[in-house]
Amino acid sequence: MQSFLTTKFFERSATKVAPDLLGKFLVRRLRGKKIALMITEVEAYHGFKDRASHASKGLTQRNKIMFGEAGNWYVYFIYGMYWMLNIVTGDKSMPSAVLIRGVKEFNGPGKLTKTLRINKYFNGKTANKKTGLWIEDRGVKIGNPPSRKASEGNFRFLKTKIKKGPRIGVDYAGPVWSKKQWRFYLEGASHT
DNA sequence: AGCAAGATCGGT
DNA sequence: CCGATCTTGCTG
Repeated sequence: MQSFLTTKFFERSATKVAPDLLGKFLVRRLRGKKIALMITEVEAYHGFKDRASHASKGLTQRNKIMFGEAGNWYVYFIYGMYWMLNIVTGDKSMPSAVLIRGVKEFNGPGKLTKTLRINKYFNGKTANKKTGLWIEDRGVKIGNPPSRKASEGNFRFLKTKIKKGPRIGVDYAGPVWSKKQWRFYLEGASHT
């Protein structure tokens, strides 16, 4: 049982979408094969006032995707070497996105895109099967099963916790914004 | 046109 | 901690 995450899932605040992405699967079609990796670490970049976010500079050529449709990929190049993979969230009045930082197999947003061959091609494209890169709910839930009879479904419970902390590499944003607890990760899966 | 900075990473 | 490496956006 698996379901593909559609626009509706992403049309919410980045700070709500971000923790909900933990336990979901990033799926990439590569050379005819599907690679599915469970998301374990994310960060929310929320609104034009967030000084850690590209959107705080106002609309520019690079960040315009953040001002667009939820459920699109926002992919940008950084440090001369790495591609960062984000999914756009919220409605258009609130430019925002969630950075996918880590999956179960390994941590680090730059390693993720390198491994899955994700680059500029995906920027502005919708996360779906046609694009070759999308997100699925495969029935994983975080935490303990509620009770034997309540857990009727095809759910698999991951006995771990969602933790949060400050976002990585955004000291330039100043004390207020760099300290926002907008990084979410599964316990034991932190990059740092 | 020039320049400084950057949502990183791996090696000292 | 430091260098690699290059696009972006700001300044002039």
